[in-house]
Amino acid sequence: MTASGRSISVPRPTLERLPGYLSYLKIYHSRGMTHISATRIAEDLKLHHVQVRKDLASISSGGRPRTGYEIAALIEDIDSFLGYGKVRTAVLVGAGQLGRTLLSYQGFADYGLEIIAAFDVNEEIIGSRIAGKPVYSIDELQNVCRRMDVHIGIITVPMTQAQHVCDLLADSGILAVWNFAPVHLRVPEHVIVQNENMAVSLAILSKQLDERLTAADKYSGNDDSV
Amino acid sequence: MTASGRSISVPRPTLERLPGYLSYLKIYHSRGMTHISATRIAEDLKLHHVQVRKDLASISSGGRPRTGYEIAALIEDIDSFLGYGKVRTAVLVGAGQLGRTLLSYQGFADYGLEIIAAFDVNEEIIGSRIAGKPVYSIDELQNVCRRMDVHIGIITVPMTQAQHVCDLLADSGILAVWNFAPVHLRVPEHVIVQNENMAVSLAILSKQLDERLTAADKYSGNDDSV
DNA sequence: TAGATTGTTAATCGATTAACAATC
DNA sequence: TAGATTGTTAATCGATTAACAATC
Repeated sequence: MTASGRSISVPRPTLERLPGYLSYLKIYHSRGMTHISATRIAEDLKLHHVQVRKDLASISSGGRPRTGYEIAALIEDIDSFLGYGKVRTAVLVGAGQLGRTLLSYQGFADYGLEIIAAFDVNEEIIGSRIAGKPVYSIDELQNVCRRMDVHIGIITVPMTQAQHVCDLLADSGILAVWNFAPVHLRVPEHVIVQNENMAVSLAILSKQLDERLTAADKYSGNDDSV
Repeated sequence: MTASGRSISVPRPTLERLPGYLSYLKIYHSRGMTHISATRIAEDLKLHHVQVRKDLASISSGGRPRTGYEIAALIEDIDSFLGYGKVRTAVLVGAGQLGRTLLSYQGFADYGLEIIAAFDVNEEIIGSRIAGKPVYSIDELQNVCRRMDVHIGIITVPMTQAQHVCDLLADSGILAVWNFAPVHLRVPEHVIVQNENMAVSLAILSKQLDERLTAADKYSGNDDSV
């Protein structure tokens, strides 16, 4: 409804929360609910209600006192803002286990990402298809990227080859790299890198778990209360 | 050297940057470099040099004027702080394509994560092994988790079943859920959820790419400079 | 020594939260 | 109407950055 086309700029934290709202709202939408309050969302998502209102206000036209926000409109607005509607083509380099998994993943369609081809050095799979997508020799990378005007490159090669592949992608006119290899990539100025960083997730999870466990130890360890 | 055992608390943003430092430092370490300056790190990682010093100071014993930080010590300290050294056991639910990929992924060992078993409903794979790990019926979940005292559960089932599986995990004494399904999970107070959120990564990547592309349009569109 | 570098204290910036007014 | 709810303005909080002192 609102928030289409021209990219309104939102704070980074807001941008990171938007996909969360979206998946949350979709659940209630699928259950037939039509409206929801910021208070309710905040409670469920463990956020502050004012924060929820600000986030939603930045990309949507707002709710109404007493009735709250219209779920369908919110979904529409977030989806459109995040650009999940328009298709973006991407190439994937490294058709190993992880690469094959991403090639087969149906869910990307919901986010507007379409992987049009994979590249590898393994002669045995070059020329074949994975999940319907052609696997080419890495030597074809530049060719294909330029011809198809692809801007996104996905790296799913072993860490030792990630930098080299990244350089090849940059040379092929790729502007955004989605990196699944657990290494830091050095890129030219104009190239964006997004690391899909399981190490970060795991670190956060572990640290929080540690805190919980040591806190729990305090209770069970020496129970001098009561 | 420092920063082992007792969990020093660092700001969330710092925690999120630490894995980045680690992978960056490992590259130079493997090339035989022994020391590095915060200035250099900051430049390469596109951070502020004071920020780098603060981050490193929070988990390490510090560097020396003129010579900088000792790379090996930093690696050791970050590794130890993030708890990548000690082994944490986990179970995985959903041995589909993504589940199998995670089961086969060797890299988790570097982060101290050991997936000890997988669970599924598919009779055809129950009783088999994937990457050496046993696949059990989902009915065995509670049994195994309690017997092995497992605290981490990884969810790789389709989104429609994620909440149900999450409930089962919570009932099995799991304290931390690593969720790969693109849905919001509702959990009891004491359970931590970490979403591995490709939607968030993709949203950030897309938005940044959009900005670059529209900025570039401005130049190429009407080139009235020069 | 001079200068590269670390480390610290204070200023700034941006996001979150609190307080309150507006609306259905 | 009363009260649930949105929306806005101001206060707070926390992280980043700037300025400067300390050190090898």
